[in-house]
Amino acid sequence: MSIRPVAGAASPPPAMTRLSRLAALAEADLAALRAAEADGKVVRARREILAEGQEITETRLLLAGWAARVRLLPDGRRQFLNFLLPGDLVGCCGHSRPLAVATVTALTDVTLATAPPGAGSAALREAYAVSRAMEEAHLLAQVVRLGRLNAQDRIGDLLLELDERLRLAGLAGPDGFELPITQETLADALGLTSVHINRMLQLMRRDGGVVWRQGRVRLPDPAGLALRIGRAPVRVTASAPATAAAPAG
Amino acid sequence: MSIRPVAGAASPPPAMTRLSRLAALAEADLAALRAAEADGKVVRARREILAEGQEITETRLLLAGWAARVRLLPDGRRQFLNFLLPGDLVGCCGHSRPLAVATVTALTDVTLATAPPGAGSAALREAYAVSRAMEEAHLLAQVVRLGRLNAQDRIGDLLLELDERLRLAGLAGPDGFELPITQETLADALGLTSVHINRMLQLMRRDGGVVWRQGRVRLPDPAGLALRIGRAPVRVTASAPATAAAPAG
DNA sequence: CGAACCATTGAAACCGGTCAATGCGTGTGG
DNA sequence: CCACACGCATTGACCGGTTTCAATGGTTCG
Repeated sequence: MSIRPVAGAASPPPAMTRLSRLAALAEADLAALRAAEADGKVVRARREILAEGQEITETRLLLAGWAARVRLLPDGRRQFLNFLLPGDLVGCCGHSRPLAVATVTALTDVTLATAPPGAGSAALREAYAVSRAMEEAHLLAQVVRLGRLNAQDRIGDLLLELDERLRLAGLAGPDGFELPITQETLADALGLTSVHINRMLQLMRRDGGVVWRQGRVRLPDPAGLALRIGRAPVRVTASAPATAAAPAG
Repeated sequence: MSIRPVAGAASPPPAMTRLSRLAALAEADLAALRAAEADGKVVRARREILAEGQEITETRLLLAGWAARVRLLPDGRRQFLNFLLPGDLVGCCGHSRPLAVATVTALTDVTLATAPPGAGSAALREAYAVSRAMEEAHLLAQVVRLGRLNAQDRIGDLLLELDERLRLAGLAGPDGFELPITQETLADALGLTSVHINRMLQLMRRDGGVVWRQGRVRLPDPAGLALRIGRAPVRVTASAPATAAAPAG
């Protein structure tokens, strides 16, 4: 007897999980999302999804895998601006003839689909708008990380953010989450070097603050970590709490 | 002999200058902006304009003065997230019941007015959307500054951004622009200490890269500086170039 | 079995932070 | 008119977090 189906279609896919938590979607919206889900296109790891300066023709929805916005400096240095996780939107703008303000690259193999147009559905538009606001809030958090936190706190803060975001998409739980990125990628996201990331991770592992093995991360005491750093969960609307706390944990 | 009128009503106010460069506004839009211009309310320097977590009830337009979004850490450290200049929007969101994701404080005495509602005018909505997109682009630039640039390049890059943005509002020209902030504020924006800002500014003044006297800044060679750092002007739409380059400079 | 990629380690150098003091201009009240 | 406080810029000495450079190991995969 399988309490949870092993592979089947039981729990909704991450993107649907996330978006339906951002706004009260109607059945038509869910149907549109299911259609998108069936229409995913794969981009291989390390490939470009969108190039800086390029005109954006459609909003896309990230169905699976990790991507990131990135800027390259003339001397080859690299800065990841933010991570894009399943359920996140790529190229969602409010104005006409938008240009990509940063390159988007696939960190892992990634599945993308055209996002169902918001034109027909106020709820879908609301979900997209909330998603955009959350992305902005995460950017602000990134600024604080880079500007005012030391290496260990940067790592902790980012892991907390990823935990929070992946939970919203149903991809993280009490047993942690998949973190399919290298230490060098983490370094380029946190404005550090991979050497230093490595050393600080060892310390954090020793202290028991972080468990990261075989591409999977678990934070034994998220609340304590958040308190120490001074991080509050992202909140962009007064309507629904929009958080996906562990059910009665 | 005054080539430019000294005090009068000749050149349009900064906010109108900026917004009318972001989209093709109709006469009705300009009238609405003029009305807003006449309805400004003053917030004194160091006062809070908006508190983090507070529900946003209306979008406001910054008519005069400098403000900034800021985050405070539990230990008292401070990080300015971005500067808000005349013509910028405060609390512009796309979703329902938005919450402020960061505190907004006045850096100088500031004049604010309720932004004319976009409901009636597609052009006004477009201008607001473009403004939002530019703000996001500036946030990305801030992430790169803090993550990958050293102190001198951070200062240079930020001054270039301010120059570009103030030009758009008609507040900067070949003779530079007003920079009504202290070195400590600059430090809290750039993730540095005021002591280090002071030392680096002295070096940059000696090298001739920056002239900053009595609250006024001039960059003798913006293009060269931009090239060295690897900064490109912000571009968010394929429609109008939206830049306010010096006329045939 | 070698190539490629990633994690790990060590030693030395450097950038920026910290602490503390001094200077300097301005406004203000005695 | 002067004394003083206040905010801000400036300076010096020292400390420490992070980078840099370079090398070693481990694992996977063709």
